[in-house]
Amino acid sequence: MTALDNAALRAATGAANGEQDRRAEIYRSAARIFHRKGYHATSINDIAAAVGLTKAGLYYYIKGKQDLLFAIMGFAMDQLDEQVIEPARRVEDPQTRLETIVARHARLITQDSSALTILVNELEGLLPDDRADIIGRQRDYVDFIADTLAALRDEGKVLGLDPTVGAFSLVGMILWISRWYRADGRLDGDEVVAEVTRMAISAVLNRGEDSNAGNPARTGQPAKETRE
Amino acid sequence: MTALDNAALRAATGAANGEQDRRAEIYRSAARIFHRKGYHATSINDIAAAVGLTKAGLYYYIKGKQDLLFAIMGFAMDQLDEQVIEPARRVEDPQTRLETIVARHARLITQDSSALTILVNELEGLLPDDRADIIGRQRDYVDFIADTLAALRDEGKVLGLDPTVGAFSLVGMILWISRWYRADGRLDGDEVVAEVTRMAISAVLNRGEDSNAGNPARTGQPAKETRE
DNA sequence: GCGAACCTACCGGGCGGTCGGTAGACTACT
DNA sequence: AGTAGTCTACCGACCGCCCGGTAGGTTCGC
Repeated sequence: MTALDNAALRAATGAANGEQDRRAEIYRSAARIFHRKGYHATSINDIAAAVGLTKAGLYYYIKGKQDLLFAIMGFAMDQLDEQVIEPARRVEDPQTRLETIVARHARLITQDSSALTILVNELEGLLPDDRADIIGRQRDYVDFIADTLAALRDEGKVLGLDPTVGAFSLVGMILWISRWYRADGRLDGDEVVAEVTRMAISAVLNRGEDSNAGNPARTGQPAKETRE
Repeated sequence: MTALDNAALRAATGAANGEQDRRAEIYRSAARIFHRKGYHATSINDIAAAVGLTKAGLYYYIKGKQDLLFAIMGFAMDQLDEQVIEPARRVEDPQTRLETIVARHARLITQDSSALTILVNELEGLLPDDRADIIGRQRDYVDFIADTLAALRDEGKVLGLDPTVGAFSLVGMILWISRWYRADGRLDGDEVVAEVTRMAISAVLNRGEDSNAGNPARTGQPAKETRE
């Protein structure tokens, strides 16, 4: 049965070529299971079974449980770098940059939250050196957002908000998506991304600013003092 | 040494009375350790040692590891009910109610995040029935926030925001505090609570509203169109 | 016949949990 | 006052299980 699954799996992936595909599949499976059950609650056997191998067979591909976790987290950070940070870094205007960050990060999570979520939930499963590495990269990301908020403040678009608190709060909002969003749920992924992005922007911007530049419609109500 | 620690501990607690104090201390210690290392990475021995008992001694007070977790989560939900939901339920005005919710929840986390954080991070450690219980109570809380957002929408203070997405996003922002806030850090707990509350309100409100009703000071700049 | 890709069988160890005890405080009876 | 019984609050030793990891094959395509 195991052998059959294995063969079926190979056929399904297209019978292409060997080692790299298999290894990638292992990482993907492991990420999914770590995400669902948590790192410590997941056994090497769980992962091996999920990819149609025995434990010993799995060890042909991986060095150990902790290396596997570190590899997944590294992959997730790479994803964040490539799909969020780098594209955003090329955006000059701070507000547009912030929108880019939030939207791209949120989209990444609605598409496949496994690795990204493990990245924040399983840090204590790493060896100290590996943990330091990941935490450093995470801090860089938060600093990048904080710097963007500081730039917005310098433009007068943000008043009286500590950039660090702002950055963390936005990150919290985004990361939390993976806890409640279901691809098969009531809401479409793109809608969720749009909603969250709009909330994030208006959370940090001064009143009286248009939060969604370049977006037609939705100019419903001009800034107006109607209080009491 | 264990016996000494034990005795010292008793003396320190005031040599008051027995079982309830001890049990409370156990829950508190366990919550702290679960929070720091995670439920699955924490052994019964860890907890026993932390309270100056052997494993067998600890089992005099608890029924098992999962019951301990459930008890802690139940306590955390009770805290949330008593300190956040009930007080907020007595507030009629939706905006003030929302401010109450966010501020009180955030304050709870800056004061002692252990139990509250376990509540959201260790759900998969529970037995199915217990998990259903806790998840139900959590859903009630999110619904409560969503209803408040819906009420704000009916007042015209919120436009085009899905109450559910809004509620989840705010919760994410609040819960995330426990990941970055340190009591001994640069920022004062009250400042953080105030900042996050302000962000939360302006995240959901239309521009042109004053986000901190009844709060003197901090009226630095009236809503004004200064764009470009 | 040789290496890549696996397997079976096993290891030491730590886990959650239990069992049978027991020191000592506190009654209860004589 | 003495002592027998009882109960609370623990402890040392142990159990079975499963964990991460490994040693030493075996199969199979080239």
